[in-house]
Amino acid sequence: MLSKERLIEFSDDARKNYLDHISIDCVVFGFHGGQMKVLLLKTPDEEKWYLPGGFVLKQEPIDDAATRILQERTGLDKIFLQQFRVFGDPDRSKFHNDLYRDMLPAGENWFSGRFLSIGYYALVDFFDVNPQPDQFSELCAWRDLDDMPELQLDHELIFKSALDTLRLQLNYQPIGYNLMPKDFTMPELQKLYETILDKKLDRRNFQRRVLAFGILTRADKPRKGGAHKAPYLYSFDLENYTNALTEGFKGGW
Amino acid sequence: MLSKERLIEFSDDARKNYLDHISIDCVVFGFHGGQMKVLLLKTPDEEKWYLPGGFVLKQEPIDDAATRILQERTGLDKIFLQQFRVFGDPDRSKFHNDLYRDMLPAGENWFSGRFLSIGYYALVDFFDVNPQPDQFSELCAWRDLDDMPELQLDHELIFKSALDTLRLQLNYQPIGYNLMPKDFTMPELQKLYETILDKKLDRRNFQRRVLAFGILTRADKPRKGGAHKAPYLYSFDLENYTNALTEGFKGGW
DNA sequence: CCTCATCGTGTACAAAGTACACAATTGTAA
DNA sequence: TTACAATTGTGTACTTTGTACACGATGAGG
Repeated sequence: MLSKERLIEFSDDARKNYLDHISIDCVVFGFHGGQMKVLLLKTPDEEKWYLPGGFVLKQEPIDDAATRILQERTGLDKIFLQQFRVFGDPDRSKFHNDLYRDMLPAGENWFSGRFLSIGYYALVDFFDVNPQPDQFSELCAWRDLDDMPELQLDHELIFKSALDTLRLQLNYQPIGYNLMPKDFTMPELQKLYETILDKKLDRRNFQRRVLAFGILTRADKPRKGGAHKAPYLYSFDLENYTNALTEGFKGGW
Repeated sequence: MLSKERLIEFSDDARKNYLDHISIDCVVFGFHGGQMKVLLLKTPDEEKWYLPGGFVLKQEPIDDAATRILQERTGLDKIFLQQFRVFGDPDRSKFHNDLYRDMLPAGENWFSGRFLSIGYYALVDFFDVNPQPDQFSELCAWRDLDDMPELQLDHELIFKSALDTLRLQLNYQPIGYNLMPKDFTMPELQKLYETILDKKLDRRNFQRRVLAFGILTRADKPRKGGAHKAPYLYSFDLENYTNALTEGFKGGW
């Protein structure tokens, strides 16, 4: 939480640089070794956590803003990041609003009034990330999906909405490019899908179905060293992968 | 186009009542008898057309705002209306911006500066609609999909994006409730799907597939009067329909 | 070299998707 | 009245996709 002096400073700054009453909230899903986490922030004063977010610079495309915000929190670049919905009920408001309501008169407090929030979700490997708190928080950390704390405001809704969208997306878009090491085995990729869907999949059928997408290439040599039969290594065929990203998988009608 | 006096009046009004720098644009698809149209507006001064849009009242949920805007243009209520994306590149701006740029200094002109637009799309029966121009336009009319005029700004992009979303949506959501008369025949419903997809579908397979959704109930009596065999009449089973709307159709993984 | 867990491939069955045949119905024209 | 054209309802054969499971192959450890 900011001191009154820092708040005044921030408000003046924000008024100059940022679009008013617009915020971006990111649901950053982190994966590694069959685990799935979400990146959350916390202030020292409050018990509730909140999603990483930020504001849009006056001359900045909103996708760039989301990328920048993510970069500031995770250090990561070039990751899967997608807008999925706007949250804008009048009774919601950027939580800083409530937090700083009493410190400054509304005219001087940039956080006062109604905020719309544009929801983005991202998929990252949480081993690549060293979470960085922002200027409002003391803590930025990965939280397990089945150990979620209570969230501020409508961040619960935003989070659930992101998860639903992700699971739907899985049906007609490839994922995994920046979530897997360059080379990986089929069981490892399957684990990723199972984690997202929270559901067991058949080993053999998964393999055939994924291969049918045509976005993987198999290496000649299997990975040695495991306690059992060495599985083949695969890597993403980037051309087909990005093609599938824009085209989508399955027809329907 | 507004006169300078009306512009001043509007700007003062807007500043009091609307959220700043946020607009809503609606892609209203109109259907009837195998035709598909889009609702567009035009000013007398400009050759280019634009999508019906509007602004969000300070205490209004954004979905309500979209509903209200649609109601003002079409007179319709309770129709399928869905948010699909935010458009917010800095080089876009509500076209009124350009239109009125020179009439007032930026400080007094509410339209000055960058606008974000929230895209909604709607499906209606254009026979139910008597298009109403807004205060900026002289004309509000249905335009055929294969006779589209050039559109202002990024409205071309918004329109295309809406059409893509609609076609995708068709794979896992029921449609048609407010596009068909209360009772309708299977060929009529098929025509709707073919129009949206711009693609012929097999008569018999369409029937079986749609029936398998379980959202239709067949009436006892067929529709008489046609020049050929009388087809059965169907109507939507509203409970199953709304259920399918929230649940979605097909699994995937 | 035997055991065990795991991996790759194959196969049998079910469900869904596709293509087409045929009979039934209705208004119209001979 | 009757033959005809257009269209609808149902059925069926075929293909593709999805699901469940069996088998042999591989590699590490005892």
